[in-house]
Amino acid sequence: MDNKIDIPMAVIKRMPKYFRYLEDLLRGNISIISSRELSVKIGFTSSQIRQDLNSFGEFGSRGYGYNVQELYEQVKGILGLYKEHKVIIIGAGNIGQALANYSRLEKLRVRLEAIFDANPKLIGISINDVEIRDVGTLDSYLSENMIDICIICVPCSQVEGIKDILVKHKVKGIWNFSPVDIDIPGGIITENVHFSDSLLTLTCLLNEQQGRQEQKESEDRIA
Amino acid sequence: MDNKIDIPMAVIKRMPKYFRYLEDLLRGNISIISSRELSVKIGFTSSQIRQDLNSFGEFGSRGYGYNVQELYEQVKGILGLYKEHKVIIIGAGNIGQALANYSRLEKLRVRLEAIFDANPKLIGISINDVEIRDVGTLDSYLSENMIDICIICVPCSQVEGIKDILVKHKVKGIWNFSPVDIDIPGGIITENVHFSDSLLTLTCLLNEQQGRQEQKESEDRIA
DNA sequence: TAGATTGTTAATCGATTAACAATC
DNA sequence: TAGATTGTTAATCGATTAACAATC
Repeated sequence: MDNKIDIPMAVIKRMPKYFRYLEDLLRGNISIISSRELSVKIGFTSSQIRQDLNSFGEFGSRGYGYNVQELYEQVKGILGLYKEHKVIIIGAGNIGQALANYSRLEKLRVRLEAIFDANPKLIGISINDVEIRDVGTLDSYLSENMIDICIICVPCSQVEGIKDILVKHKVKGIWNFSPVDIDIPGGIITENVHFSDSLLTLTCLLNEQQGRQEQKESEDRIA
Repeated sequence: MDNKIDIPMAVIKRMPKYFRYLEDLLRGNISIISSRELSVKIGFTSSQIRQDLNSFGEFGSRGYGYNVQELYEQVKGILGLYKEHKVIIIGAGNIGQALANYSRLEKLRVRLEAIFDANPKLIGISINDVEIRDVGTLDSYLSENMIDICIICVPCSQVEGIKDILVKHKVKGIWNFSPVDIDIPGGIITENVHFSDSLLTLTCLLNEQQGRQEQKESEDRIA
């Protein structure tokens, strides 16, 4: 009831970073931290840290700071990490396989329930003790199993068909690694991870920087 | 000289998405598009589209719209894609291997020059025709080879040492897949890709949604 | 109590959207 | 010319930062 409604997306996107840095602090046996000290480590302003945390509750004590253990647990709860998340991977290519082997996910209580692929050479093989199934059986699988998050690692051409199945079964979330955007209005929450977008952001910045340098050089030549 | 200086990061982050959608339009043989039509497809407002594009130049014609081919080439240039980028992958684990095999990178003229790892079992093996070298030779390799972007896929504990080598050799960009943030002040441009941050954003949103639903249900029960 | 630091409001900054003159 | 759509300025919106009263 006292829950603040509709946390801004900008705040939500920062929460995982708080979580990582709080983990670090715990590992370093730091038990108390002020917003100013955390600011130095995490790179957000102390004002922003206090604002961010306050959109979820009052986790600190005036004149004292934040108890790291307590704050860590609060953030863990905010991220929904006290629940186990059942996930399946659809598409057992490079990325799908890498994610299936990604041990960090287990630590976050993300449980890989099944892997699907269309390639007969892959079907039947196990990755990280999870067998690869025929993607043709995805529909019936989802009728019988409650899955929280579907991880999509199939090529663009396959996305549309998969999407329809997921919508039909009202999967809760989609973690999308395919290069097309998935956006299901008013429905399933989707997080798109576009490798190439990230790389192109980098090349764009490099290009900008080089442009500035060349411009500066030409100005220097004139002067 | 007529270059607008300091494009906002928000705009730069959107450029790869323009690039993707322009590729689509080209594939669909669409030759002209208005900001309003593009708005429907890409999901930005037409106003934002015109603003974004205008921070780089005047690419459209009033009363007409944008020539898709022309705009595509402009955006390609903005993203620095007319240059070839020489990259190396450091860390040949799950993610490193997946990236080495990721064919989309080749299409963007990203050329994989070398792969490094510390694991003796991997050294000497080739992935996608590129041999894995001993990470101990990275320093001398960088003395002899001009590399644009280093892709970091090593575990947290290895990052610090790698970073020092990269700074020493003034690599231009870092594409970081390790779970620690890399931020080199005033120096190498870095793009951090944190899988688990992305996943936790998703679980956070799921958690928020569930919270809202439960609250609604409890309100309904009272009413 | 004095000092410190939060929680929170107010001020600023930047990004998005709206509006419209310029012009194809 | 009339209609359409850009380029660009002005208005709005939201996010960040600054400031300070509350309080540990």
